[in-house]
Amino acid sequence: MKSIAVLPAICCGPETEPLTPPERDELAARFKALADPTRVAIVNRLSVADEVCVCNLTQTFDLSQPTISHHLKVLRDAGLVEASRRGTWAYYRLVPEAIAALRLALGA
Amino acid sequence: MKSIAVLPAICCGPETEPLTPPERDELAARFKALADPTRVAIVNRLSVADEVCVCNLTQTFDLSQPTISHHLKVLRDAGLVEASRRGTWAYYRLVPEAIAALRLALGA
DNA sequence: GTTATATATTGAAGAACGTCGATGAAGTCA
DNA sequence: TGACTTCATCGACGTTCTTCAATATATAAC
Repeated sequence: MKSIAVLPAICCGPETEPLTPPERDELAARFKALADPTRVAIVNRLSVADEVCVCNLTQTFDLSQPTISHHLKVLRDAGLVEASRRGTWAYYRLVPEAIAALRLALGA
Repeated sequence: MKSIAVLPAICCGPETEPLTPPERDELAARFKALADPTRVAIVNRLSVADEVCVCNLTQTFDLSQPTISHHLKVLRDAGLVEASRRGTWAYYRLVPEAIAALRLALGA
């Protein structure tokens, strides 16, 4: 669940190979993780800092703590972010390779 | 509905500006258009040819014609593809600027 | 151990999504 | 005109998603 494979490109140009069904599913799953405004904002917030505490996120967004935790799990399951606990707090950070892989899928 | 603005980056690096709520919504909406395996496959198929007839898509995918039409509308509303009718047939093609904008949002 | 704080998980309600069959709209051809 | 083809739209059904309150788990401090 932590391996970040390079995803095949879905665009652009005649040299692109047709995607296999598993590749479609994986790409769609990762895009789906970004298909929510709150999760886009979380990723954006993680991108401006090395690490962000969950306590920071729950204060920033006008959503309940379980909801934030849920969105973080979605992003974690998609491999876009990873977490580490230090004491009572949990810190989340971006997985740059995962973002880069998505970017690659959208073209060189 | 056809203006393809350059989207702000959601990642990566400390120089990135925080997204405004409208920007989050627009980015999430565009990613949502790619959050389905069939639509990923359609985009992939459009990327290997200048234009693709709808009749071609309905033959390629094991889905009903209304379902394909629905997915094309989702991609159209997101600005990722555009259509033109010639006679009885409708031809779809990618909007490269829209794809590029999404790629830009994921980093340089 | 107890009490307090920080996250995660569970369960439920309402909204959104993917899919299809049926129908509608627009073009082609005889 | 009328029959036929291509594509879009509508209405419905089951599934998935977002959200919250309630609860559980884990760590810290006393």
